[in-house]
Amino acid sequence: MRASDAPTRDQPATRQAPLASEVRQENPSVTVDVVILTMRKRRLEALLVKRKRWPYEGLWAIPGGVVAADESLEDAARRKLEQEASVRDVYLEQLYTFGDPHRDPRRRVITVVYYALIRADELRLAVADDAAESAWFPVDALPPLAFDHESILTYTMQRLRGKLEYTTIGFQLLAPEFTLSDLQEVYEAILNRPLDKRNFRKKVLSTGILELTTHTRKSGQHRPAALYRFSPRADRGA
Amino acid sequence: MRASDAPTRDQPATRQAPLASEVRQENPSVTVDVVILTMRKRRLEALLVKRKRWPYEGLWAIPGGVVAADESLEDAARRKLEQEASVRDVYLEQLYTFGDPHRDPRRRVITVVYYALIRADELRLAVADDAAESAWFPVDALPPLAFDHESILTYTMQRLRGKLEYTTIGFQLLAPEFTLSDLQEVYEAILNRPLDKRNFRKKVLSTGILELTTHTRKSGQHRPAALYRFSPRADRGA
DNA sequence: CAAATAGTGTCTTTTAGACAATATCCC
DNA sequence: GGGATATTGTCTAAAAGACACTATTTG
Repeated sequence: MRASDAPTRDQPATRQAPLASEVRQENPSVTVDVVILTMRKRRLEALLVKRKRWPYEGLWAIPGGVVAADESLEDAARRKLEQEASVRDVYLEQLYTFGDPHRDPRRRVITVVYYALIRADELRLAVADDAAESAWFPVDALPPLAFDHESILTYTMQRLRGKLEYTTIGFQLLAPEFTLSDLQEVYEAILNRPLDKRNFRKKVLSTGILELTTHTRKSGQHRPAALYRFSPRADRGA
Repeated sequence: MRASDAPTRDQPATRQAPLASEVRQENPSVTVDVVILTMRKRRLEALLVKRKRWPYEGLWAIPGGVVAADESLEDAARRKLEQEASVRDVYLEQLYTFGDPHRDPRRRVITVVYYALIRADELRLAVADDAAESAWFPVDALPPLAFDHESILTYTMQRLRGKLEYTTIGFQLLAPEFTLSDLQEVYEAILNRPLDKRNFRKKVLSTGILELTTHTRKSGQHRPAALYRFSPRADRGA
């Protein structure tokens, strides 16, 4: 590379001195996909949409769409969240960007994947009127998925498990008030293994991020459970 | 959303029934930037290139370039690594994708950022013949940077510190044989704090991922240090 | 009082962290 | 022997993990 006319990062040599073999290529499409997760029936479930045309017609896919011209990646993801799950103000985090040249047989598509955690109380019936088109699936019993979406789900679960240990991300799946059993269910669903009740409660309470409310919750013929609130004071975030 | 003609993830409504306000937008440019890191003079340093034109002329930038049409994101990053630092087979990991619509004043540029760790022994003099154009800077004494590259460097260091704790990523900055003091220097440079020598050695050796070689390294008027090798047997990777 | 979930404590093992003296080499 | 870095162990505190019984409510 000569110093005098070195291509700089955003002006590749092909723009300056195009060769026959270096024809101007069209830019790739850029999409965001959003893995939308929530707790349903004590399990972690993901919202998927059914594809209605080629490619992968009839298979299920992670909701996604093209990033608009003047929209940030996160804004695009939030727009999708509103469209697909009618939720706002939920936990949203960028996961990874998948860009294999042939991941979509139609054209080059680079997708920036986010994942969102929907609190139990945020979950409206929004998906209901569209039942044939989108549905919730337990993450450990997924249907056949389109594109590279199975790897995306796998990677999401890895990230989630990792973050569970050193962040307060788990609370993002619960209503503002919850029992310690609720919280334990979230951890068990994500980690996919049972936890000891005593050790779990000891550990969670020792962190000081839980606040005991005066409320309890009765359900069935047994002792009511105390409700706690997440207290984000000393929280180092998710 | 009606079931009959719902837009699917890669065929947005704008393609099917364009409205006046939804003119066909050109796709954004997609680049990869690669934060190239190595240990030099007992410090962690990053390779930066000097910009020669607007915008941010004269400021330093993370090496990067447009992703080619039939090239994966990681391939693009490796190509950049070869171009800028003349290295191959180094540790490379995707960091994050930055896509603010106005992060580049010229046009919409979405950049997928990778970071690479160059082992001390891989570091050739490749940068030398191009001294005015690119240079190594200690990560804690960076020059003014172009675009959003300062946040990118900050985020890189966060990721690196996080991964240091639960992976073997630190070894990627060392030659195949190294002393325990070499390794401790890497940890101290990334964590930016001194570590207790006895506790550090105890902990590292207890993991069983180090193999004592028969070699030693003499340097100066003191006792030679034993050389170790990274033994990737029970390694859960970086 | 039977059924069902809520709630609680101890002991052991492992890990983290503070802390200082001796060993070996070169000059 | 002086200078310089290599190498080693103990003690304490904190955290993790195994493990079982009592409490409270409803039907």
